[in-house]
Amino acid sequence: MTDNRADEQPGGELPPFAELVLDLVDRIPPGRVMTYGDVAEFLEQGGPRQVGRVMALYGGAVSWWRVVRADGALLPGHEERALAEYRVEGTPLRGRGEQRLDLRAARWDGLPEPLS
DNA sequence: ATAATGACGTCGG
DNA sequence: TCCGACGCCATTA
Repeated sequence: MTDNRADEQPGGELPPFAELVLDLVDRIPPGRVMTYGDVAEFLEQGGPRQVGRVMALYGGAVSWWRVVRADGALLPGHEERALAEYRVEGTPLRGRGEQRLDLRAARWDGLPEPLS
């Protein structure tokens, strides 16, 4: 068959970079977050914007709220939804009403944490 | 092949 | 603290 597929279905074949990003995002522990730049840096590939593109296209299949901006701002248009997730997971928040993420505490380096 | 896009990051004011 | 401009690079048209 020729590659006449105009629509790519989630769960099917994704672009290589997208697969790497989604796989990493899927292993971010609850209560922790990674910035777009962190993801790209950890993968040693692409950059923050490329990660952003992947999340925009396929982010719905993973815990998208665990990937955040470097300034700790919540995802515009999904603040309420993300905030609800953060409260459930106990993600460190900051700001007068906890409307912003506390990256100092919530940032995950991509390495497994030491078992207590 | 080139041009445009994008859930970003950094820096200067 | 907030705002604007520029750079970044995989993917898409």
